[in-house]
Amino acid sequence: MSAQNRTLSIILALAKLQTVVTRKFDANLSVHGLSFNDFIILHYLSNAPGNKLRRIDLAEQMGITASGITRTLAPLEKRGLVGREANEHDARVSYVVLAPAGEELYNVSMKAAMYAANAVLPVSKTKKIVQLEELLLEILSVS
Amino acid sequence: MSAQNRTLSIILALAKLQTVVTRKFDANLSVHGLSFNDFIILHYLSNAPGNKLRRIDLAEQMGITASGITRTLAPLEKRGLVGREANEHDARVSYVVLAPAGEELYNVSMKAAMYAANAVLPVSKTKKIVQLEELLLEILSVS
DNA sequence: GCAATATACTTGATTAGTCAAGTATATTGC
DNA sequence: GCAATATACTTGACTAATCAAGTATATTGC
Repeated sequence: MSAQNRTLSIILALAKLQTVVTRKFDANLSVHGLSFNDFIILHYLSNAPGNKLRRIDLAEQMGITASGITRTLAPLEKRGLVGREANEHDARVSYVVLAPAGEELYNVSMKAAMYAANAVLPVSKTKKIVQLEELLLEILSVS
Repeated sequence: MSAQNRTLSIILALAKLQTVVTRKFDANLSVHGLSFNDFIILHYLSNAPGNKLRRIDLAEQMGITASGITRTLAPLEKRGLVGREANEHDARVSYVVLAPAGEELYNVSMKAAMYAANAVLPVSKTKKIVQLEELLLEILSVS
């Protein structure tokens, strides 16, 4: 197998894996009314300084567009899981802030998320997982 | 970092990488009027015995639903890139067959695809790529 | 200071996929 | 042989994202 074909195979495998991950997370998080992407949002907010991020930063972190983040956040705002906060220095910016209800839901749904994560990436492969992490970080740092 | 958090980080990195891959492929393949998923379809068909696959098999290989594959194939059929073929033993089955125009487009667009692939996974990381491939195959075999 | 350019976000239109239901047909178990 | 169940595919309705255009505001360069 040539390096080119291998690269392509890997990319196809990644695409397939992603569908598996998404489906698994969606299924396990649905009891909490969250999708995989919803969970990612809560996760990033929960790990951000002050539990808040600029919308554009959140969108970038997730690899989606500005309008994508607007759309995805709308129902979460409606449910009171996240809120908005203006930036005193830049009127263009609207922060997304994790609301108490959102933080609680994040914590509660962590169990379902970890169940899904372990279904896809069993902890029995801890060593290889460390390698995978390094590889991914390296790849992403290039992109 | 606990193993659980690492697993979650990896999964988030995978999700991000997938958006990078999709965007890169979409951008580079657009000159040929193909999306990343369109290219995947042509690729699998081109590598299948007789250049044909059952729709349900194609859908499974790509990790999408039966209706998803119906939708995705519709424009490709319209463009004459793929065709249909009945199965003489099973009236439920409708094969997807790669048409000559589809095969040609696949070959022509391979350059753009490989450009995108190498942008995301530079060949300079050949060694690590082999590891990545093994890891992915192993993960997918579990899922 | 001001026009040109860039940035952050939203909105209307569109694209691309899933879900649920439906149709047709094959398989299973009695 | 036949009803129950499973499989393959399509379709209508819906969800979820992107694109393009728009609004507001900040930055840049003269």
